[in-house]
Amino acid sequence: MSMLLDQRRESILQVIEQQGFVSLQELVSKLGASESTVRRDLEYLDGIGQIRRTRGGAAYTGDSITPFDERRASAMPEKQRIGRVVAEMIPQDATILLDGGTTTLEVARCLTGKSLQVVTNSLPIANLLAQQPSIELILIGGYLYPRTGVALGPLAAAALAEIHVPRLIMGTGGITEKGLYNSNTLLVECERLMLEAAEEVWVVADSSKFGRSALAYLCELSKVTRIIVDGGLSDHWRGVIRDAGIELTLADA
Amino acid sequence: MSMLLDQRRESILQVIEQQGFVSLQELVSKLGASESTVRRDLEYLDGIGQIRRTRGGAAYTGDSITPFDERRASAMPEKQRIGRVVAEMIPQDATILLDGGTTTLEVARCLTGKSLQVVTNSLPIANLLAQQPSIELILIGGYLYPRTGVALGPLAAAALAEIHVPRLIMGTGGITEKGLYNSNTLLVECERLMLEAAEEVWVVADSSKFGRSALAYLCELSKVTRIIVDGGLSDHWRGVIRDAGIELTLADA
DNA sequence: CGGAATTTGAGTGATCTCGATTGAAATCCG
DNA sequence: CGGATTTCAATCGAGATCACTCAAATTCCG
Repeated sequence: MSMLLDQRRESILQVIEQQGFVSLQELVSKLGASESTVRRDLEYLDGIGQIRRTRGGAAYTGDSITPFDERRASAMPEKQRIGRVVAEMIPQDATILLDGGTTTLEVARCLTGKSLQVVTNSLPIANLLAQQPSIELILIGGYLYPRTGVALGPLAAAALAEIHVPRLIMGTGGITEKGLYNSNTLLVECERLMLEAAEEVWVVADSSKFGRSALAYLCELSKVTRIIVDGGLSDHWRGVIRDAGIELTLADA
Repeated sequence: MSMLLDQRRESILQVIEQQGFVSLQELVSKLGASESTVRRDLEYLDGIGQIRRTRGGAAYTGDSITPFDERRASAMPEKQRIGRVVAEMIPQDATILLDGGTTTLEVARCLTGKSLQVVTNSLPIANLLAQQPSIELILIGGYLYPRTGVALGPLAAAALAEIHVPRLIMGTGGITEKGLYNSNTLLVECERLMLEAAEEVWVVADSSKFGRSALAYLCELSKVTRIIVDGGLSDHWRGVIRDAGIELTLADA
């Protein structure tokens, strides 16, 4: 029983869109198709200009969907590991509220294929998950903040007021003993409503965020249920987290 | 004994609407009809443009995000011309409500560079305009309907209820003397609210849409302020539009 | 009831997709 | 430079899918 033609090519496009480049072998194993078949698909997709073939694989051509590529560079491996770990901790058929941000975007990347209900106000995350048939996606609307692609403002607030979810997964601009910070007051207002809409709050952050504050104060540590962070976290901060009664999950290599 | 013709085809449409794709074998067993019969049905439904046949089955043909298929580019030049003409008719610093769909997407493509406030429930359109610094983008949230990438449902309804715009630009699945149609009841519900939120209603449609109806009825012609269509429109329909008191704009070469 | 039109199901050969194989071309590495 | 390795394009057979035809079944209508 083989995968359908269109479906397979759709998958290829999706992978290339996400990663920017795929090797031929990677596609072969990922799709379970033969090398010949993948070659034919790449040939076709190149023919209609959807991708650009290169020796050994294929590359993405055209407009970049994710507007903030530069910022993604910092702490990338850590964020990816965190993303994988968080995704594994989410049970099948759960409902999650996914905040915007680069780390939560990495979480979203690892959710592909799982059967979930995802609520988000982030355009990049919505793009990533919109094509996943197994994921039911609910978009929080609002004024689309240009730099980060998250929906904020009164419309977002109204939507969040009508929503209740068991789990919120959010990023942060900085964490100190006093609590969480983020870079933007409008964003923080929106995140406060997210906190109220959720029973559990999981914060994902690479270890460089600890000890740093940012422009806008969000909330105190007691609001947080669990923090997922890479193994580079110092003993001091591990202690702080434990003392605050927060569950700590380390995403090691 | 056997299922009625229309009833069976209706079932096929429903399944495709829900799943986005069905294999031929799946339909055979689900409908209890023979392969030949299902083939004939698919052939017919493809002929009237309700579905798109693919090898192994049939796929949803509603306005899709991915212009994956070249055949979908059938009315592409017309749509592009319509898009250009509409964009020229929108004054600087205006506020518009942009419905989802392939034709409205072409409109959005032509808005780049203009200084505007755009409200939309379409993910593809949001992607297109999110990067434009001159455009302030407000996103209507809701359940993100797969395949088409438009936000619908209660959240979208609530957001639309709080919005008022001078101009709505919407696409359509079909136009007859009785009014406008679209492919999906959930979509139509949402579009009704858009109609109420707007003072003027502009409908963009290539001429192939005229005389065709679709699954769900939207509204009568009197709701429409202006129709923008390519030059291929027959005299009969030009008369109908004029008689309905609708302004007609032709997008010629 | 009876005949015509329509709808249906099975069969048939043509067409398409896919995976394996082959030899050529490009790339790598010592 | 030369050999080994990887990647590529072309080809072929197997199996799936398709369009087409024809006869049986059903419905329609006088």
